[in-house]
Amino acid sequence: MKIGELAKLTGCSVQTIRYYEKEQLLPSTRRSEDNFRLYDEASAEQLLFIKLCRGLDLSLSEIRQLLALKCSPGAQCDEVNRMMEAHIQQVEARIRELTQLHEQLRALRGHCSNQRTVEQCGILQTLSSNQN
Amino acid sequence: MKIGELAKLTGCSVQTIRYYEKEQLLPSTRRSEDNFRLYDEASAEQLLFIKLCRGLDLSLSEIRQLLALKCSPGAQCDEVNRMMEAHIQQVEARIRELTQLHEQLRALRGHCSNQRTVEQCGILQTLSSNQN
DNA sequence: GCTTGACTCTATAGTAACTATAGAGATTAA
DNA sequence: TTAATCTCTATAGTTACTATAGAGTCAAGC
Repeated sequence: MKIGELAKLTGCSVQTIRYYEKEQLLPSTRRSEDNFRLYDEASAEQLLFIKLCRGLDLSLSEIRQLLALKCSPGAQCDEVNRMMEAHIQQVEARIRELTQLHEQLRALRGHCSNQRTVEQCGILQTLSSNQN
Repeated sequence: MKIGELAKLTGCSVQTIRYYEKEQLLPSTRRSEDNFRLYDEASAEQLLFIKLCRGLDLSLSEIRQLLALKCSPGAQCDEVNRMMEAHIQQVEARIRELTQLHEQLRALRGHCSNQRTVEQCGILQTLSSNQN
C-alpha cells in the first residue's frame, strides 16, 4: 500500500510517517517504479506500536530503544522495565509539580475579582511584589 | 549595572535576558560607550516579574499581555482574570491527562516482572498487541 | 488531446523557550 | 605581556511534529 493508505489505516498523518522514517523509527521501505513508498502489514503494525507508545508519552528515543529490544527476543527485558519505571516516575513528578502550581494559581486568583482597574488588580499586585 | 550583574541578582541567565529583550519582554536598554547593556532597579523588577510568571508556567505571550496591561493602570482588569482562569483550566486539564496516563502506565508495568526475556516481556507483548 | 484534481516526492521553515557555540572586542589582574 | 573574564552579535540545536513550496505522476471527465 502507498503512504496515504497507511496513514488512513493507522490514523497517523503522511508527514508523520515520513518523519518517523527519517528518524529511523520505521525502516526505509522499498519504492515503486515512480519512487513511491510501499508498505505492508508489518509496517502498519510497527507504526501502531509507535503510536501506542506515543500515546503513553514515551519519547521517540525511548521508542527507538524499545524497537531495538524487540529485535533481540532472547535478551533480558530488564531494560524495558527500567525504562517504564523511569517514565512512570517522571509522570509522577510532573503531576506533583502541576498540583503545586495549581494551588498557587488558585491562591492568586483569589486575590482579585472582576470590575477592578488594572491598578487595583490583586493578581497583578501580587505578581509585582516579587515576594515568593 | 551590566547584564552579568543583573543575571546574578535575578537568577536568570545572561542569554535568557538577551532573549527576553529580543522577544520584547524587556525594553531595549541604553548602552554604555562600549555597547554594553546597562540596567537599573526597574529592569530588575520587571525581570523578576517575568520570572515569577514563568514559574507559574505562563507563556511568554501571556506575560507580554500582562506587561502591556500593567502599562494602562486605569483599564479594567477583566482580561487578567480571564487569562488566569484559562490558565488554571489548562493546568487542570493537563493534570487529568497525566493522571489517566499514570494509570495506564501502572497497569502496563504490572504485566512484566524482571528476569524475563524480551520475548516473554509482558510490557512489550501488550504494546505489540495493538489493542487499546 | 487537455485540464483538473488527487496523490506522491524532496527540501525547507516554523513552533516554544530557551541553551550553546563561534568569533570578535574590551577590561582587569598577575 | 599574557591570561582570564566579561561583553557583543549571529547562528544552530533541542522535541515532535506541522506546514509550505515546487515538482512529478496518474486517472477521470470534457
